[in-house]
Amino acid sequence: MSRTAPRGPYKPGRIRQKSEQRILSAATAAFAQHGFTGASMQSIADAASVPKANVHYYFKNKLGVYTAVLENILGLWDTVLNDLTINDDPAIALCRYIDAKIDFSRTHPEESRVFAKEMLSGAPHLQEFLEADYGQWLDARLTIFRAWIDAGKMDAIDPAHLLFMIWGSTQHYADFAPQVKQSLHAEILQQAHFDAAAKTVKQVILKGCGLAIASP
Amino acid sequence: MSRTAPRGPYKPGRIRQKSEQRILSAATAAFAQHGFTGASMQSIADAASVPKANVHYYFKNKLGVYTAVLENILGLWDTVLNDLTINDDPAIALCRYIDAKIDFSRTHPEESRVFAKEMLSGAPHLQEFLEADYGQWLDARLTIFRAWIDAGKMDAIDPAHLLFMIWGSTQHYADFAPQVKQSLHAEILQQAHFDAAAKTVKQVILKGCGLAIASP
DNA sequence: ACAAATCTTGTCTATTTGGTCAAGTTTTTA
DNA sequence: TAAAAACTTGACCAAATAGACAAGATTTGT
Repeated sequence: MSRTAPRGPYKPGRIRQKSEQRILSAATAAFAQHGFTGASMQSIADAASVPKANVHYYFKNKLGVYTAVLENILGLWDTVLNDLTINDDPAIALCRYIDAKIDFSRTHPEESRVFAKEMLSGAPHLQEFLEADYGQWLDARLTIFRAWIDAGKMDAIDPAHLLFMIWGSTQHYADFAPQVKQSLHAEILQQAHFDAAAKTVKQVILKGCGLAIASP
Repeated sequence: MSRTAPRGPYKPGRIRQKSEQRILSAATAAFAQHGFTGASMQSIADAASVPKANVHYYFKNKLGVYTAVLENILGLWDTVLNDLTINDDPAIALCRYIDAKIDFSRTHPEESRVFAKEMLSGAPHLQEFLEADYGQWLDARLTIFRAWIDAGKMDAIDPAHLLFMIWGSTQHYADFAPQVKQSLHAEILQQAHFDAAAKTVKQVILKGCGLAIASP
């Protein structure tokens, strides 16, 4: 019982996991701010406090780092609307989704920015994802929305465009942060700002869809 | 009357104006796709069909090109809401604004992307604009919105967040084009897609604000 | 027509950057 | 504890790139 350091048992890959995490975190910030070409391996290494050669030990090359960052982001893809059924209340579902999206902009702004920059560049590294996972996910959600409309549970609103509205409105708070800060006269965006944002988006979207505000 | 070429009289700067325009246009596309660092002077020159040294003849350096691109974009800033007064009908004003914004995404997607990337990078070259022109423009608009609300012309909705919703929703069609294309199963976005987008956004925003759809 | 201004372009250079490598150090396993 | 595996690191290199520059060509004003 002489060990005081509260670390788990040594295993191959334990150091790897931690180092990769550090590098990935630094890379996410770098890519978010400077883009793929603008973020240098040296700057990523410095931000992660490791020698540059170390980055190349854990990742094949710069594209490897970038791909890992992107995959990590896709892993954060929200699951709020995943188990949606026709029997769900659209008001509650939309509220939950908007809250989750706003919360993502607050807690993962840099991931949101990397994703946005990739989109702006034409999403060359997301084609596979868009055509496979995302395409399926979306089509299933659209089906539910249409069923809600057919059942008279909400106004007849094009579901795809409605989702774009929610995405655009919520991602705005991460992606256009400088503009938002200036508009709200805030040095940094506080929880209260995000709460107000979520409230407004829910208010407009729900009423705009012919739904009453849901409590939970 | 022997001149057949329909060109105006020669003046110093006539060539300059044309060349700068070509370069600026090529640079906009390059910056939109590859970002500031990723777009090389050589690629810009090639796209503009001029030798690279020629780009340096017309612009001081790369930052000079980029600044010119940004200023050109700010010059396209919409004027739809400029002459807004308390006596205007909010429904008509919002409709016009949404239409104009969607139309901008359709006709100037690359300019929208350059602007978005600059925002994502923290807007280092837009601070001045945000604090001066934009700040004033916005505050004046917000005042009108609040007056409308106080007059009972529309629901009590935070005007700043409402504008964010409109911006986010409309810019989405230029900035997240790959995702939109995939969602709509469209190779390229047609006029009809933008019409549907505008219709949905107007439908949701107006009703969400407690306004009836306006005809003009 | 002629001089001055404007414009064009090939070439050269200093710097940055992604990536390699081999020699060392630490951690794990047996 | 000793060999093996995993990890660290400084030094080095080839390629790409922003920018400078000078000489030449074209256009403009007189």
